[in-house]
Amino acid sequence: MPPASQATRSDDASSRERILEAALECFSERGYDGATTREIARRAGVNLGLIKYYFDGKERLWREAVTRTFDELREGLADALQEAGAFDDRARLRLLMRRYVRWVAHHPEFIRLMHDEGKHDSARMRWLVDRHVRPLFETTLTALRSGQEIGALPARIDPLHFHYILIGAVALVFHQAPECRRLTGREPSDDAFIEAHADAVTHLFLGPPNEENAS
Amino acid sequence: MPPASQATRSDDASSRERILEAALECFSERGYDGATTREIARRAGVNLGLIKYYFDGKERLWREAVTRTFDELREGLADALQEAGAFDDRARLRLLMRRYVRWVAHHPEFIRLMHDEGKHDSARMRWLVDRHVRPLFETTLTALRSGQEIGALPARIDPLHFHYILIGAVALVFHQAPECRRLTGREPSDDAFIEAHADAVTHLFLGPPNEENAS
DNA sequence: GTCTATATTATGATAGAC
DNA sequence: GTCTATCATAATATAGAC
Repeated sequence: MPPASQATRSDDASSRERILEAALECFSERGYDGATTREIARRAGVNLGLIKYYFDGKERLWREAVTRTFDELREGLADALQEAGAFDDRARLRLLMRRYVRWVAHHPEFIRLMHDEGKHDSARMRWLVDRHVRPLFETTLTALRSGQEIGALPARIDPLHFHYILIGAVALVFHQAPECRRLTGREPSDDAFIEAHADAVTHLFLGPPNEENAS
Repeated sequence: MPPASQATRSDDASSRERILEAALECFSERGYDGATTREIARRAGVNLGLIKYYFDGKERLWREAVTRTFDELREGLADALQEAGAFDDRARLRLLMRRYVRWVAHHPEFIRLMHDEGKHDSARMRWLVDRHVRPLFETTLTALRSGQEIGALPARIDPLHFHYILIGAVALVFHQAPECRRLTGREPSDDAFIEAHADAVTHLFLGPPNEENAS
């Protein structure tokens, strides 16, 4: 018999994990101000006091949840880079872009977190940019410059503008999924929708799919 | 002498106007939940009680502020349409797109309001979509289809995806202006920046600027 | 119309039992 | 580790004086 009365509950995931998941949900749905620690605790199925026990308070909980999502993005990016090889031709760039669309479509919380924080100046925004966004931004710039060098992307466009144009083009419809549902009746999380969006984005940025040999 | 003691204050704009302007600022900066009626009253330089007097409460104030911004967008759109003529050739489409970039750049609050509400289901979101977004959406679809018919835009792309791609591409950098400042040191509200963004967007969607005669 | 003052509720935080 | 109970604060809403 294992040591009795080890704790009251634990379910499958630990309480700490469950709080982090619930926090990510709430923060992305309602924004930092709109999210409440009570609702986070309720969704996690744990007591309010545990947030202080594990994370000290709302702010630190937010940071941990954000760090966790960026960890997932980096994992996804590493997978995609491994599959695509390098940025050395148009077909690989196309595949990379498609994988990026898929990742965003499956992680709308990530985009919502970013959009919520990026729109006003705050200590949280500065922490987010310095700690997590800048390294990824450098990676995107590198990829875009490579695309320009091999002639797959328009050379005249400043990579900075390109970066925001690309992210906006890829992410908005998934960020605004509830609006899109109401507006059009279409379901942005459907696989067919996601692939159609990837088709549209790659077509626009890299040309029609059978131009893989263009100069 | 005019009738004395007409009221306590009025300044230049009426209190009602000042509240509306302050509300738009606060709602777009912090989101509906994050904005407080106290801060709105403070910025408007009026008493908190006047919000109930003029607008009944936070929700109705939000609706009035939103309606006012959409009125401005419709005015801006009407101006642009008048200047551009119709969607009958690539050059006019290009001009229209450039004017749209400029309008968004000068009204980031509009985009922030939309992005804040579109990301989760709520009575406010449904009201916003049904009342204001759908009519504009139909206009965009018409413009995009026209562009496709005259061969200025890729024919294979579903206009629904095109719509979100275009708006995302145009708006994100202005929505995330504080993030962009921190990340790159560039100032998205500068005219040079705005024009560079318009160049990038029109180039990407309509091709290089001197292709006005392509089929 | 505009203000002061207050009622009511919800939130983040915390103390302390088990 | 997890819970109950409570505090302090801040927000919306509202009553009523001028």
